[in-house]
Amino acid sequence: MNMTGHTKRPASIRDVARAAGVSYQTVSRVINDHPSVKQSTRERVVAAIDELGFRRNATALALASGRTKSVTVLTSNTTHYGYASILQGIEEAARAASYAVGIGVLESDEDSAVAAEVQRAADAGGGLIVIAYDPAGVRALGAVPGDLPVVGVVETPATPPGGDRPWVWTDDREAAYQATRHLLSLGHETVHYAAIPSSTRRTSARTSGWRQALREAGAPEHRPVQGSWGPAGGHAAGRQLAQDPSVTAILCGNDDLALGVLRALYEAGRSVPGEVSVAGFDDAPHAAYLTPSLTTVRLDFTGLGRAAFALLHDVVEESARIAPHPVSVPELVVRESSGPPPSTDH
Amino acid sequence: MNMTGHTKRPASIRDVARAAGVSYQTVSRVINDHPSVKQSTRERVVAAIDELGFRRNATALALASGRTKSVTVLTSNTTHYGYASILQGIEEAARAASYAVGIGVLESDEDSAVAAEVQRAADAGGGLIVIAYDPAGVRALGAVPGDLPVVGVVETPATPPGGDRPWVWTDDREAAYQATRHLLSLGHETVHYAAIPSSTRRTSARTSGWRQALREAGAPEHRPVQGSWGPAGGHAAGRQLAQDPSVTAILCGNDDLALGVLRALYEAGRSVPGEVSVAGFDDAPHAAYLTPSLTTVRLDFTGLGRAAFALLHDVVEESARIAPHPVSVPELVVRESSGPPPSTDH
DNA sequence: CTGAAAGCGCTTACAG
DNA sequence: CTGAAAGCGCTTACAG
Repeated sequence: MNMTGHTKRPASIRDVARAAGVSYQTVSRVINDHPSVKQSTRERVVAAIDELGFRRNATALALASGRTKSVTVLTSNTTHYGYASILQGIEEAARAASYAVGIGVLESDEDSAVAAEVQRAADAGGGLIVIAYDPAGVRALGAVPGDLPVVGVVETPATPPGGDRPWVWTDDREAAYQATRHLLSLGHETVHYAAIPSSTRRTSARTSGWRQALREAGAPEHRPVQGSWGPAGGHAAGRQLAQDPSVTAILCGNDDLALGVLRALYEAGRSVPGEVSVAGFDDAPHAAYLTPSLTTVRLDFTGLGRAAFALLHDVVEESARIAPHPVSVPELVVRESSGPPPSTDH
Repeated sequence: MNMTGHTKRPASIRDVARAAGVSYQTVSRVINDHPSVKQSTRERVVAAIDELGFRRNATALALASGRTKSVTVLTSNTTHYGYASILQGIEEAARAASYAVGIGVLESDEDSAVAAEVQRAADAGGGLIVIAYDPAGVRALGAVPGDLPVVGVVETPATPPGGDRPWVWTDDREAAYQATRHLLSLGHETVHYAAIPSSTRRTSARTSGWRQALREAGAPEHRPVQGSWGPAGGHAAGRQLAQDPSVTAILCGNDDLALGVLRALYEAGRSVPGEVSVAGFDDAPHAAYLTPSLTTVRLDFTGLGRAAFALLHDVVEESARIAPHPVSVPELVVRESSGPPPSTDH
């Protein structure tokens, strides 16, 4: 506050320059760690910066340099465990690198709505990370102008892209494969699948990992039951599956879905794992505390988010090489919800 | 792309001016809906804008005008249901108003770390919304410089602040009061409380609503059992409570905590609601699908987020009056997890 | 109703 | 090693 009671304007590099007795270009050099500044000059400038509480204006930096030190995350959801954890990982890595993080929600997968959101994100001026686990995300990724720095968080690609492609993913296919083999190894004749919505019309990575395990074991293949992302969708899928007495093992697209499936099985009077085994996906915080506790595959979403940011950072800083940032492999966690099938000799 | 293969620079107002045969100031008037522009001129400018695909540079707008049309949300968490839903509500409202939304996570409640995060958020240049449900959030809210537009999302204040204070809240105290009365009305002698971490050293709103109901009923008051935000914390609290045979009713600080409590009760061999009744808080998506399904109090977090943004919008646009934006009242949802206490006459 | 000037707070060459 | 000039893409008074 000054004498007139007006809020004081933040100090600019000119204010610092005046206080330090140098030109403002020299101040610019100091805050940019430019080497050619005499030590004594640098010290005077730094002292002035501290005294005035100077902070470089991010907006002016962006306008003058074209660089922005910000990333905006485009996603169709912020509340589901996987999405929220990825966002958390991105924010963590961005914060460490002094990047600002913005967020844009894709509320619809309609082309015009998606295009508008991509525009909004582009207007922010920095890099983009788009979570492309669903149709809206996939379209958004496709709609990003070619000259914008962007990395996609995608499902396991059908054909592994080269290391130079700005994509990251956890190995969902492998995860589904592992979970299905676990169930099969318990003696189940086959494994049914309650799916999360797919990112495209094509088969999702989780679906294809499940299929592959079935095929290798020569187990009968049934169509996946379509669910949504949440417990309600799992409940609906579970009711459907519960009606079929031949169903003894169910793989669920995520742990929330599994929670709904468990409930539907309970309502239908089918015990878990006595009559039906259930496995989830993600190892969300609640998985270990359900009754029965949930067998699932642990996926490192926050690590995935950090990797996505690291890759984007490589892209915008134009690092010599854009290295793929490895993400930890899925890990099967066996708990109470899976066991051998009921014996048929009665 | 132009002939040299370089990415084309986005059109500026000067490009538009040239194409329309006017000065760039006139273009500025058109994009700002300034009234004094001849209709025919306006039409020519609009045509040029469309043709060139012009979008106003947000960075330049911010630097030149000082206004920013952005809000950054400061929160200690992005994955828990309540926090994530508030964020979703804010984003939704901000998108509708063409505001960009940024996010900053408070990873520690240490003063220096909090101050650094507030600085980062302030550097973004727009308004601030801070979710002050925990110590880190409360400190962040307190550390925001007085000249920055900010609104706090807080617990029910002990003394209702005036309508001019930039705060929003759901009535957690009332919600806890309702849930406790419900349990008491079922015949329980008293209700124990598994608490979420408090925002301050003082008693939280949820705790005081619970206390008030107990007091009015003349029920014995026990100390709340401290939990964390998630299922693991609920499990620990539940184990403690399960050891005491006199415990017949437990109110939990949120539905995730309740999930852990349910598990602990199961492990201890105490049936719900036969021997112990459990009530949660929030009505998260999984509450209806647990077994037993969870009695809880529904809170409108996305509505709260929307209200927070609306209020911030009033503040930055300097609306004539800063009206409190009402949030829907808590609603008790009775499900399977609550019932009468076991009869003692055996 | 429309144009010319100055400036927002920085950076990027260009001089010395 | 340091300073003076021009410019990033807009807005805000100020003229006419």
